[in-house]
Amino acid sequence: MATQSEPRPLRIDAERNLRRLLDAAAEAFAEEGIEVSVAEIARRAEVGKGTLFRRFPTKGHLIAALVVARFDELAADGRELLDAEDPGAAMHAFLRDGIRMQVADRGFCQAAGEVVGTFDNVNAAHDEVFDVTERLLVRAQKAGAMRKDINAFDILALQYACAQAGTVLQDVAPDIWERYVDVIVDGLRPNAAHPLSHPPLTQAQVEKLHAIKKKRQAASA
Amino acid sequence: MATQSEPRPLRIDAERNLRRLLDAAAEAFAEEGIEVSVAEIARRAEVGKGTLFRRFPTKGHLIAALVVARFDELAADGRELLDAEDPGAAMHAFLRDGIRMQVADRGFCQAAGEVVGTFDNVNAAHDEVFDVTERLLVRAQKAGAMRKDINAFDILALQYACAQAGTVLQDVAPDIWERYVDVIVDGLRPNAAHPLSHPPLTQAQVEKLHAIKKKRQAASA
DNA sequence: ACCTGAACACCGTTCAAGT
DNA sequence: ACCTGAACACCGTTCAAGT
Repeated sequence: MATQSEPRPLRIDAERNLRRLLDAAAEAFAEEGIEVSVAEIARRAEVGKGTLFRRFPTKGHLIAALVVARFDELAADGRELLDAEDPGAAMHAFLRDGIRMQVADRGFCQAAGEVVGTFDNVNAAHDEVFDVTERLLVRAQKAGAMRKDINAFDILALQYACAQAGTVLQDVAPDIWERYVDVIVDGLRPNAAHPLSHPPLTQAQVEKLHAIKKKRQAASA
Repeated sequence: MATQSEPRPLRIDAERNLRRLLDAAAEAFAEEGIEVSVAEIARRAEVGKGTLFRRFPTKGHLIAALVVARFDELAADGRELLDAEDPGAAMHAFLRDGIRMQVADRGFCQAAGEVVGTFDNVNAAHDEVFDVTERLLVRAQKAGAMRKDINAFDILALQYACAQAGTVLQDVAPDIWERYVDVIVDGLRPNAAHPLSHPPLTQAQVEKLHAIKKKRQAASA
C-alpha cells in the first residue's frame, strides 16, 4: 500500500484493460516464465500490444508491477505472523511462506533478483518486506529462538537462495526445498552458532547496489 | 574427461576458430551474462556468425560447452580435496570453491540451473561433480563432521542456492555469500541436526527431471 | 571441410491513424 | 484519453555462394 499517489482515475475502459493486462501477465509469467512474449500477453488480455505499452513503458515495468504485488502479499503475511504466539516458529513460517510463494511463481522467481534495485516501486515494496522481516527477526532473537549475529538481509538472502534452488527442482519434487530450509533453520539456532567470517551487509551497500543497477538499466536503454 | 570420443580431428583453421570462439564466449558470458548476442561473440572471436553455428547448433549448446568446462574444473578441485587431512574442512572448502567459481562467472550462474538436465554432455560433467561430492560427503560423515541425514544432492542444491544469492550481491559485496555458507555449515554439523521434514531426492526423480527438461527444450524447437 | 554474410523469423518497442 | 496494428530495430538461426 501507499506506493504512489494516483493523480487521476483512469477511464473505465482503460481501467478494465489494465486489470485484464495484469491478470493475463500474472498467469502467463507464473506458468511460462518471463520469456513469454508481450504479444502473447496482449492476446490473453484481448487488447492490442500498444495498450500494454501505454500502461507499462517496458516489458520490465510490467514484470516489476507483478513483483510488487507479490512483495505486498509477503509483507502482509509477515505482519500477520507478528501476532503469533511463538516468535521462533513465526520467523520460520515467514521464511517458508516466502519460498513457497516464489517457487509457485516461475516468473517471480526469475525476475525478483533482477528487478530489486532497478525500479523504485519494487524497492518500496521490498523495503516493506524488509521491515517486517526485521521485526520478526528481532522478536525471535529476543525470545532466544534465533542467533544474534545475523540481520534481516541475511534472512532475506537465505530465503531467496532457497527459492532459487527450489525452483529448479519444482517440476519433480515441488517441496524438496523444505529440506534446505530445515538445514538453514538448524544453522540459525543460537546453540548451533559459530562465528561468522564476514560482516553483514550495511544499508549503505544496499543503496550502492540499487544505484549500480539503475545505472546499468539506463545504459542498456 | 571422457565426455565424447572425437571421431576425427578438426582442420587446423577450424580448430583455431573453435578455440577463439570458446575463449571469446567465456569472456563475454562471464562479463556480460548470457544475454550477449552471438554477433558480439563472433565479433570478439573474429569469425563469422555462421562459423559459430557450424560448431554449436544453438546458442544454448555454446553455453552448455562452457558450463561443462566449469563443472570439470569443480570436479578436479573436489578430487584434490579428497586427499586433504581434515575431511570436514575439505567438504566445507568444496562448498565454498564451487560458490566462488559460480559467483565469479555471471553467465555460468545464470545458465547452470537451466542447462543441467537439458544437455547430455552437461549431465555427464555434472555426474562427475556429483560423484566427488558424494565421496567428500561420506568421508566427512564418517569423520563425524557432517550430519548423516543429508546426501550429495542436498549439498549441491545448497551450494547452488548460495551462489544464486551471492551473484545478486556480487557487485557491492563480492564475498557476502560467505556468511550464508557459514550459517549453512552450522546447520550441517551433526550436533545441530534436527529431523528433516522431507525425504531426499531419489535418483529416479533426478532422471525424471532430466526427461522433463529435454522434452521442454524439444517442444520449444 | 569449412567460412562468410545476406536473408528470415521472431520479439520488444514506436507511432500514425483511428475512436 | 485511449485503442490498435502496421512498421522498425534487434537477435538467433539458416543457407547459398564462396575457398
